[in-house]
Amino acid sequence: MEDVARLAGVSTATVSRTLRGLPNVSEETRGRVLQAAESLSYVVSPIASRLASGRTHTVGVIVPYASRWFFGQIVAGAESVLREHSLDLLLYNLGDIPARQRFFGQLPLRRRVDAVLTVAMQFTDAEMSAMRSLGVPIVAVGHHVPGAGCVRIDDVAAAATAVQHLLGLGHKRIGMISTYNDQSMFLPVAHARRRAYVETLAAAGVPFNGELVMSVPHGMDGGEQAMRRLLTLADPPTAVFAESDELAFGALSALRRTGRHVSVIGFDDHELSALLDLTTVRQRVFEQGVLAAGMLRRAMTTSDWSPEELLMPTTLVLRASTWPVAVRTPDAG
Amino acid sequence: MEDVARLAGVSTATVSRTLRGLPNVSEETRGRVLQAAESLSYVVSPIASRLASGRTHTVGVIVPYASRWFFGQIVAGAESVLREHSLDLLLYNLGDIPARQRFFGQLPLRRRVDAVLTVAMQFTDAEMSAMRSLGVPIVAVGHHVPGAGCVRIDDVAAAATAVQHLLGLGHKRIGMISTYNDQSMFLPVAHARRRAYVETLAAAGVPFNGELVMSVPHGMDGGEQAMRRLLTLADPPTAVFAESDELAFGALSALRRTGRHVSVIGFDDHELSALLDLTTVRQRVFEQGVLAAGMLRRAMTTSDWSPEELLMPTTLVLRASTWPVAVRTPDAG
DNA sequence: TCCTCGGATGTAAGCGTTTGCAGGGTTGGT
DNA sequence: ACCAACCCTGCAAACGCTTACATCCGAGGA
Repeated sequence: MEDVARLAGVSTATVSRTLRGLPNVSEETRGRVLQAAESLSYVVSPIASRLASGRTHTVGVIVPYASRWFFGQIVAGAESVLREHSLDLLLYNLGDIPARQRFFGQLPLRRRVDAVLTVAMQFTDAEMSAMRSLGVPIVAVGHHVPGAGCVRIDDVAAAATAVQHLLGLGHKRIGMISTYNDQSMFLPVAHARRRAYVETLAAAGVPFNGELVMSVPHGMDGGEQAMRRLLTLADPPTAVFAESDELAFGALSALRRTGRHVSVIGFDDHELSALLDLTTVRQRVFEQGVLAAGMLRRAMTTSDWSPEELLMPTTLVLRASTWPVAVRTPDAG
Repeated sequence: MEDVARLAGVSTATVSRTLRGLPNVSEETRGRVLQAAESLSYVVSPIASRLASGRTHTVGVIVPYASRWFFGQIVAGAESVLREHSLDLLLYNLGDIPARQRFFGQLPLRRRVDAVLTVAMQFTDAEMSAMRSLGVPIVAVGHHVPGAGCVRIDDVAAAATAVQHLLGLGHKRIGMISTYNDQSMFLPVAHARRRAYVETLAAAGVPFNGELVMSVPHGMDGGEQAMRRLLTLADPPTAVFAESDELAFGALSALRRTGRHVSVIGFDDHELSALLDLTTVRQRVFEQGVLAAGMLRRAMTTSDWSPEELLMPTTLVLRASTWPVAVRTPDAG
């Protein structure tokens, strides 16, 4: 920077001001500085700049399962807008309890980020106050977090739509593949969708039957395992609501391998769902990442930002994996 | 840091030495410092530390298509080991020419990273010298880059295996779905697999037929489109080699929708390939990311590191999407 | 003509670490 | 008892920027 200043015949202060586009630099000086910087192919050291200014130009992103499709989409969406504004994105994967404890114990985000994005994570009070102690704005995707901005869908309503679809086809024995279990108080989405399942059945006068609800780890394997177990029941379900398309894929796999026929509805509209003809509830995931990042930017640049809330629509997408209860085989095509 | 030093009754220098685990601090002092830091819940500012030490603790990762499965896996694999050593990962997506030009024009990695990981990218001489000017070690995944470390498979041999499999089933009219085209000199993998296709057919005495080779954009859509075009030929292929599983998924989709039957073999062993019963060539992608990150670490910590080369094995995975040429329908199951 | 006001620059004090160098004890060999 | 050789520790100078504050200068206004 000194070299540039010398070449342009100004002080480093003026160079700094020019390079950051501050207003009070004369056109003529600006030109000379830019040219000097260009000819020396100089770029500011982001690290020094961050130390001096106190702004990190980095946002922390906290996800529970980085490799799942949903989270990948969110992160990709957020990344696309952050990159555009040359903000760095620091990803933290808090999949298991130890990782979580380590994270909140050390709080490695301290002094490292200007804002935080959390994706489908529920926090305890202690964790929440740790987060707040960072002193930066927080935006949550997928669920409401007190004091934070929020981009989400109405999980309960959307899941209810899925169950209603099955009810509308005449199904009464409706199973659910869920990732929720009593130890995992950390999965608000799983909780909401499961609640919708229970309540929608109740509203339709269908008695709740615990053996039709499978709790499994997320992913295709989990879905396959859940469906296999459902099929071993004395009276298996005629339709199944899977908490996510990936679980549904596993369920379809189990059905294909066993040659059985059960209606399956998923949730998300994964990019491969069309190929597998999976009926599902579509939500625009990538876009939620984009919107959340936009909200983050607003939060970082607006001094008196107050949490915004965005509710995204969902759509029931009808495909060939669900059919009326009377029919025992899918009307393929 | 000053507070900690005061509380522990030592200088900031000693605090710094203690917190970084340097050897020349007495056990007793170390204990006091650690306790003081603990009680003040103090963590060092990575930014100040980086400025002072000159080490960024960050590795730059350059990919052409961040959202594709393959690249996602590589990044996830690398991330898992980098995070473990508390190294940051800065992701750059250089999908299109403008992004690429901007990147090499500004070289935003300058002064920002201690090492670089490039994934399946080919560089021009100018780009290569720009990369070298960063003065940090480089590791490439998926293809050889002069002067850089390398983790890859033998693309030509693996693709040849796929084509030989089809030949072995008696197929002569073998199509290929490729992402290679003459403008995209930047896709070494596409190039290698296409070359293997041409050479393997030639070695088997099967004449090359240009109309059987489709060049499409990557992804399911591209695969679907390619297969549809192949099916409109007067004499369509009886088998198709897709450059990746995602392209193959698209091809399967087209086949399903048109009710036609063509053997399809993919490449990668995507996690959904088993569900779709896709014959494919398996490579361990996540692991390649892990190994590459390990190599990066070695490069960063070893003063006289010289590029290593790792060749990973591939396996032909037989499933139900390929069958002998005589039979016109798959022997499902 | 004198004074005020505002925009363009320069000066220099941070920002919070790391690290070369020096000082001050100890230890052990002679 | 003396000195070299160590091990700990503290001092203070970077690291490469940003930014509050001071300075300078020309333009108006009275």
